[in-house]
Amino acid sequence: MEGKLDQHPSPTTLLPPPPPPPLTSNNLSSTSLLPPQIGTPNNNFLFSTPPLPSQQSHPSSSSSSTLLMNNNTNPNQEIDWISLFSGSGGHQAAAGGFASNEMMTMINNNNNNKKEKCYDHDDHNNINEEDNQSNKRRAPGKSRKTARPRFAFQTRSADDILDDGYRWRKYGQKAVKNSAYPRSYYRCTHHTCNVKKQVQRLSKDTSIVVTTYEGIHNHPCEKLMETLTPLLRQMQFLSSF
DNA sequence: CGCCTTTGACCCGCGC
DNA sequence: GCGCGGGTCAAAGGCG
Repeated sequence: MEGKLDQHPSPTTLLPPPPPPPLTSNNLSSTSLLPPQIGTPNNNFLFSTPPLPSQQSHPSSSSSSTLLMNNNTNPNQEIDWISLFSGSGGHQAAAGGFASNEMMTMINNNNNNKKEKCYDHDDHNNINEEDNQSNKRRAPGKSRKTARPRFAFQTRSADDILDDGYRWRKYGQKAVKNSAYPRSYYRCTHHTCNVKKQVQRLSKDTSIVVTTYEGIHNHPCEKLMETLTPLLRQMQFLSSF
């Protein structure tokens, strides 16, 4: 049985994740964040950070990740990494942040999801309210391909779960054809949030975990807020003098 | 007791 | 129409 998803999966040393601010108290103090290198050949996004010495000396713990973005994400648009990954208040945040010990690579993928089976309602302004029963049992002919943002991260890690600061509830697990490893389905536990993610380990390379985020969080990251709240209180206290 | 995972059943789209 | 594969539901049970 897997551990709770809002707990950090491993005690390994954390490397500050490239785009997003780390979300746990352990790595909030981390430094040396490198900016994304945008505009690489074949229109891919790339960002990376060097592995820590400790990771270099332990090949099994060193890791890398790849981010795949679907057609709904404009590869040329400027990315608001802060709101994207930290879920800053008042802004919508992308489903996935990070708190992993990974060296990561982000790639814009313009050719994935050939067999997209996720749909949203007709109301584009209400995209986060999809995935209810009517979605699954939609009348024939009413289905439509999703406009929800999807981000797939390939993570080289022994841990299946990236601690992204949000709380997730597992709602399903399926065996995947041509794969020795099952795919797990998670939903954000926030009551107004319908963000989902899928986690699957590659059978070709068992050290790689693919995490696919789907949707946009409409609430701040709980863990980040937990961490920041005392700091904000302290700042508020100090600024009162 | 609340929240979580597990897991079999069910639903749906798609290809043949 | 049928079978397959993927995604989701929901009951049951575990855990803190």
